[in-house]
Amino acid sequence: MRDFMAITKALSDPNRVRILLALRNGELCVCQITELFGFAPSTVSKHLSILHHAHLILSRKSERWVYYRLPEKPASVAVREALDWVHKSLTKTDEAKADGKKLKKILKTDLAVICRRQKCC
Amino acid sequence: MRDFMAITKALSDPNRVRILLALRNGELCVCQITELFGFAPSTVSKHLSILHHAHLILSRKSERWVYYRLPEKPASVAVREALDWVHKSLTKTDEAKADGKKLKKILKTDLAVICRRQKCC
DNA sequence: TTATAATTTCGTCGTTTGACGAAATAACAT
DNA sequence: ATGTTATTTCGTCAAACGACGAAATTATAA
Repeated sequence: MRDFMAITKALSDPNRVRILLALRNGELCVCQITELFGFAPSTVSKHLSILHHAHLILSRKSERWVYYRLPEKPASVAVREALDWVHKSLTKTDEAKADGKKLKKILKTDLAVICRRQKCC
Repeated sequence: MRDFMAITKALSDPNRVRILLALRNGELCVCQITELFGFAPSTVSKHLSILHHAHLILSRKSERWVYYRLPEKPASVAVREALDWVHKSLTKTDEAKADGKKLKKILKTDLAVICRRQKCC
């Protein structure tokens, strides 16, 4: 029950759901997600930590960046079914499409450039 | 997305999840659920309205009571999958079993008696 | 070693949530 | 019709949440 509620709480915020959708085409680093959402890095980091705590995403550190991804082998059946449910229900929505479109542009830009951009404005 | 978030918000409270589990063996009226939880009737009513708004439960009025039940024919695939996910994940948990046990006792008691009980204390 | 840079943690602030009791509503019983 | 009763709605309050910026952390680069 505890684990299950960690999942439902994680899914109860639309921005966290957007993160799960954004990750469906591969891992992203924190600054790429930050760029996608236009939130403060600390806000995005908090969302990621909640998703991570629910085992809905995994992370790895490489060079200067931390990458988050969907688990290729989910921690539990509940997690796997939650992720399937989210993606099946929302992949075709306008929100997911809009984010996907914006994400494509972000992925074309160099990581270092994106990160630097977030300091100034 | 809007409909989906209504579902995830509804599922993000453990007491609302408990209601969905309690309903898996058939419909219950508000005062039976109130009795099960020990909350104020107004609190239970609010939880039910949130679940209902997300189309996770249906209601019918009969005699003096309002009964809530799981939809035999869910309003959407997302709703059906959410309910399947909840029940599959939690039916065997201690919490669900404890509630189920308490519910059996409640179901043996006359409805009118249960309702009256909630006024005095 | 020191500086730089990406991410996380912490404290704050306004909003939302979940609890309650009181009052309103709606339906049945008299 | 009137009173009773089950449920809902409303207003309040404390706790949790989601946003932010500042400061701490961690790892790479010089």
